Amino acid sequence: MDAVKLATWNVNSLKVRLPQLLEWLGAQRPDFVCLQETKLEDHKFPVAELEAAGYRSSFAGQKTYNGVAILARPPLAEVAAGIPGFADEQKRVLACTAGGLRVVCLYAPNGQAVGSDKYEYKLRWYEALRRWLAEELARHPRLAVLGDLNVAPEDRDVHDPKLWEGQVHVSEPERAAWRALLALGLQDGFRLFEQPEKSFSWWDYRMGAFRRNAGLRIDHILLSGAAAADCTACTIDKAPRKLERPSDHAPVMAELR
DNA sequence: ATGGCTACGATCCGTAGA
Repeated sequence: MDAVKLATWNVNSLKVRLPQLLEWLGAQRPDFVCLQETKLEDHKFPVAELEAAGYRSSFAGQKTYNGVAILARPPLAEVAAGIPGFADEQKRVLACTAGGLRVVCLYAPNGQAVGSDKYEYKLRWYEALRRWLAEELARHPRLAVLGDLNVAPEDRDVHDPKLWEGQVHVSEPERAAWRALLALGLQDGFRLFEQPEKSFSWWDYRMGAFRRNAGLRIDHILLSGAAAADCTACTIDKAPRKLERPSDHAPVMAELR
């Protein structure tokens, strides 16, 4: 099979970011793109604009919050939204099969604050995710899980571990939930390769965080063993974060041979 | 430094993100 380029990008409103996305698709020409925080109801999804750019779309959206989508050059099959058996109004999960690859797009709950209701929801969501991904792995040996997982797995994924210690995104239960995904046999695509120190995928809009590189690595590409064996690169593209009116997240990309 | 951005849907402020 030809090389396949995968990407994930939390666009923080597809309506606002569509021009940047189209520009970026033209420059990077990925084969699959998982989007998060589209914040668009399905009838407002820009199907025609993306089709003109060469992409088929599948999406599960809602007004104001959340919303996920998968863009793909090859035809999409077996499209499914949500985690089976986990009732959830929030549109955070979408899966499809295309080009010989099973692709899962995730927007994990933020968690707000350790101990809050939203934090408990985040941990329950992760437990349901783990159960489901175990089944997906059994069904699809060539599996890629991409998205905004809202967990910085290790201290090196945090600009200031001391400042963040115990906080949401780095708390031990969240990191344990991340490790439980790895224990299924998924691998952190980014760590398959040597990477620059202080590599992050999200920077707060406030306090000049991007300029100071005060970020977190919370957007991830997880690969099954078969997919990881074929992975030749995994990088974070900081260029879109430098644009005017950017998303607070940068895209993460991987290449499979 | 508990935020001093940004997007949204509601009105000129509250909620949420991370």
